[in-house]
Formats: sequence, structure tokens, C-alpha cells
Amino acid sequence: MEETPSCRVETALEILTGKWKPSILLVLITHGTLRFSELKRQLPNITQKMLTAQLRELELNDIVHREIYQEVPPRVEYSLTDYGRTLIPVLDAINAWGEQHVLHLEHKEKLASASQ
Amino acid sequence: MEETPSCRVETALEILTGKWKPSILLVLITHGTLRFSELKRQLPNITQKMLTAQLRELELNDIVHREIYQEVPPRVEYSLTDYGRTLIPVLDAINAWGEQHVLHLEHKEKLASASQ
DNA sequence: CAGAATCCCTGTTGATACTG
DNA sequence: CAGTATCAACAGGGATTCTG
Repeated sequence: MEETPSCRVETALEILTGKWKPSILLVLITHGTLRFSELKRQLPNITQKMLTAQLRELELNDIVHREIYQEVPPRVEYSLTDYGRTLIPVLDAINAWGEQHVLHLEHKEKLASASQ
Repeated sequence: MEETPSCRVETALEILTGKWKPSILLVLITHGTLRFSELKRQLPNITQKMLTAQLRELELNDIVHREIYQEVPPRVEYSLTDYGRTLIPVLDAINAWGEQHVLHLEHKEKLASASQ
């Protein structure tokens, strides 16, 4: 990070990366507010530990809001913050590139098999 | 990845992440074509092993072009491919968000210290 | 229900030495 | 010069168990 002081790409990527953060963000974007167990249901392969940890990091960065209801049984709801929503266009740009990259790879594949 | 089949954010992020890839891309974007040793000079803390590995991955994804000159001593030059250049707007978007995120954090900081 | 705490394992990174 | 090979260190993530 010290090598390229004027570049904030890594700053942003630190927030987006982590094995589960993009998925978590996608679920929150498409479903709105969800409680912990609902979030977990949407991410079948994640462990509670990871879900908790990643949500905490997102919360620390003001991307996700954590609302605790003092009830029994406990209820905790997660949602994107307004600030977190500013990430959506960025995610869209990344996603768009990713989509066309898949096409690019398929194209390469065809060329390769045709030349054999 | 199977959880969110319609989302290519992770596809794209796999190409951008890795501890050194954003730095390598930035160097190639700003300096154009560079040979291995020049690239290494721009990234003081990277090891040859890592530089080689990350360049290979970028090459596999058509982001970076590797030109080998059959000379003694050996010369190998790296540059962005045209396809790799399609990443620049995406990196710009990520960078812009990162820059304003730094401001956001500073703002938070001030609020926190003011309320004490 | 929503987590916290542990332990363990594996992949990634780093340091170092060697080579065409 | 531009790598490869090897080994050691470490961190991220997973499985499991416990709790307010």
C-alpha cells in the first residue's frame, strides 16, 4: 500500500473483498433489511463465524447498519446504510466488466478449439 | 460463487485482487511498457516470486501482454493488452469511491472526537 | 436467535538460494 | 536478466462447541 500512495483502489477493494462480502452485499441490495438468520439462509455455505465477522467489518466501514431489538428471542436486523448504497454503482461497474469478461473467455475458448 | 449465479462481481474481483495486482496494473497504466526489472523497481516490496506469479495470472486473463526478446542478457517486456485497458474505467470507478471513502472516514473521525 | 470462543487446517506470502 | 525451486511463516477460513 505504501508503494502507491496516490491510489485508493486498494482502499476500496479492502472493503469489497473477503470471500463473502460481495455475496452479502448482493443479498442486502436485493432483499433490503434482513435478520441474521435470514441472511444466513441466503448464503447456504457460509458459517456463522464468517457471516458475523464480515458483517462487523462492513459495519465498521459504515456500509451496513446493524439494528438490535431488545427482545427474547433476540432479533438483529441488517441493512445497507445510505452511505453503503453509494457502492452500488461501483459494484454495477465491476459486475458489468465481469459479465463481458465471461463472454471474452468464451470467445477465446472458441478460437482456441477452432485452431486445433 | 454458486450461491449467486447471476452475479459476476466476484469474477471480476478475482482478476483485480491478489495482494499486488492493483499496484502492478497501476504501474503498467502509468508507465506503459516495462521490463521485469523496471516493474520490480517500481514495486519495492514485492518479491520476484510474487511479481512473476501475479504477472502470469494477469497474462492468463489477457490483461497483460508478455513479450520475450531472444537476447543475451534476456529481456522481457510487460504491457497492458487492449483488452486489459477495458479495466481502466473500472479501476477509475473503484479508485474514485476509495478516495471519497477516505474523506468519509476523516469526517467520521472528526465527529467522533468532537462528541467526546 | 444471534452470536462468541476454540481449535485446526490449508492456501497464500515471504525469504533465500539456484539457473538458463 | 528473468526467472524457478524450496522451505518456513502466517493469516484466512472452516468445524465445532458454548452462551446470554
